[in-house]
Amino acid sequence: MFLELRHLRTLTALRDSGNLAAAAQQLFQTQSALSHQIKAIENYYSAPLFIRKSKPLCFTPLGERLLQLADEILPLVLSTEQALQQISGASRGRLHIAIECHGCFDWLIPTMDSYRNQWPEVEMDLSTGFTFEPIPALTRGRIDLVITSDPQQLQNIEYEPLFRYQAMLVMPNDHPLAGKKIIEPEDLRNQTLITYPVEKKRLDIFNYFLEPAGIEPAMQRTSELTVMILQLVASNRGIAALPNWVLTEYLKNQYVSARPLGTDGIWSTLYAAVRKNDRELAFVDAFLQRARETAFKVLTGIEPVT
Amino acid sequence: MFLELRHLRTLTALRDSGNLAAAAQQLFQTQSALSHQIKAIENYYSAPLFIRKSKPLCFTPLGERLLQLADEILPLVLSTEQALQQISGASRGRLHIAIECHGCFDWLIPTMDSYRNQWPEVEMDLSTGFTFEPIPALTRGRIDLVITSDPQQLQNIEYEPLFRYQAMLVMPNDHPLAGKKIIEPEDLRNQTLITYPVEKKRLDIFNYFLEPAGIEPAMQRTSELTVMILQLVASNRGIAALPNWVLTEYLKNQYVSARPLGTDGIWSTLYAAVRKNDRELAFVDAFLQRARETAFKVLTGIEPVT
DNA sequence: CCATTGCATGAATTAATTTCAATTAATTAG
DNA sequence: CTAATTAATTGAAATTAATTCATGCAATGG
Repeated sequence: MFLELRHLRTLTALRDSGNLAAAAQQLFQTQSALSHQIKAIENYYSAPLFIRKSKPLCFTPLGERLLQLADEILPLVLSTEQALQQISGASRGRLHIAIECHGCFDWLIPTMDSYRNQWPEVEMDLSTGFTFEPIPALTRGRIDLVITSDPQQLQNIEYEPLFRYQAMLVMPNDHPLAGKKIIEPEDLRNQTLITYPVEKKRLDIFNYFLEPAGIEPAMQRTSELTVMILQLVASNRGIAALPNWVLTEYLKNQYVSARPLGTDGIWSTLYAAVRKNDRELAFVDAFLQRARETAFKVLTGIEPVT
Repeated sequence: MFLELRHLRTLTALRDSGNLAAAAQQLFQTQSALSHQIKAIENYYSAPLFIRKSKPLCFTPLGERLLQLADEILPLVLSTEQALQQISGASRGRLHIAIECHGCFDWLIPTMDSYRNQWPEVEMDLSTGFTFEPIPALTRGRIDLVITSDPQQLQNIEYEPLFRYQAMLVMPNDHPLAGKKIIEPEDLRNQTLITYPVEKKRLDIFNYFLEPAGIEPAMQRTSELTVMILQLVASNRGIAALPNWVLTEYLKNQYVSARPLGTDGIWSTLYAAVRKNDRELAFVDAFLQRARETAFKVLTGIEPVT
């Protein structure tokens, strides 16, 4: 009676992602945390769970047996939790959502659709946080959940990570930069950059790419809608930096091309901000799970393993 | 993905024991801890798990569903854990046990027998701690586990609770005190008290019953073996205070009679002392589980629900 | 040989759990 | 009807456990 579900979830994440660091990312924890956790299990059984220097990852019989248990148990837990949410008083609730990011519709609308299906009694609403400050509205109770990518430490507000995404440079298929191995800030010096109409400091490409190199694009124009930006790019009016999740469809159709920025790419995490008290409510928690799943699907086109 | 096995274990304990306080005792926690834990679940689902003012305890549909999950899952976990201990490196180990209490053989020998069955590779030994100080021996590594009823805070030593027991006053069936509702210290003033041959301050009946009332029994004699004490009692040579678990057999056969001491009875907890590092080893942990189970069986004659 | 990848480790921090000490609510006894 | 008693709740403090941070180490590939 030492095992907890947490341990089993860690192991399945490890199997799914092939190495500790990736598993940690999937669980929104550090690699160190998982290492400690696994060490604790191994210490308990005085035996290793997986072979360290093997590629691909290979579990010991001990690890395999635990994974087998996980596979037997976790689906049961998951389906029970979902069933419970139906019969529990939690089925009622309010979820007024505000988004700070223009591209979010791509995964948010599907999320809300599938969520509404399971939680018909939860009153949902969506507003773009462009005309008001969403976080104060969250504190005051006008809004219940804010989708944002910059968490700011604040009393009574909790930031739940949803997923990591990469800012991609989008360009016409025949653009000269499309062939380049690594895109450097200098490459944008003579380009027209199309962005959402927000202040520069809220655009990752300026914050983490152009500003540090002290470079400005030749021209900048803005557009509110992702489709419009993509049309402009496709018709050679400029290039843009967009989160990878909005691009999957367009890339699949070879509508435009996309490249990471710099050597490692520019990554950030998207968060859902909620009031601390709401965080541990089933109907809020369920929304977060949905969002993660849906985003995962959009990003990979694969059904997530849960 | 909020649930943990801990929650399910709490719920089954609650069902098994009928109220929070008893469940807490079964899990060696305070009733407050369980209350908080249950509140957390209820808060998550925004619905109660059980009806408060009902006797016998009655679960809500939510609670029932979780219990159902627990019944599906916990046996799987338990059997996996046991299977794992076989294949894990933990199967080897040393468990040199020392006891401080004379009556312990009654549950310890069966415990060791059943344990040896599952852990044939663990080298066991048992010594009575009457000729040496067991706790220093534990620290020094001569001994690996000490059974004791007085935990003393000590660096590197951890006390794991095994079970609670009650000191019972044992007397011949026709003894005048056998009919009394509540036994008071005064009742022992003219009696011969038969004890194990240890210093007074290590005998609960003196510590918690006679000393506080400033009373001494008329005579005291000692015997090393529980069977001998019981024979002496049965043949009218005196009365004795013995832990309830040694008595079940004798009481069933109407060999002697037993009564609690005072209004609430004198209760204590028996602990297993281990070195902190050893506590989280599977083969040590398994021994503790065995001991609890076996003691439970001895005390109730019932197979424990796990 | 040096950079990179993948995991481990100890100390410091943060978060979660548990206990303590009252407190409320319901029930039983007087 | 009121005092005691039983069962559970609660908030704050204390304890324990989990996580991160910052770094280290070993193996691998250019």
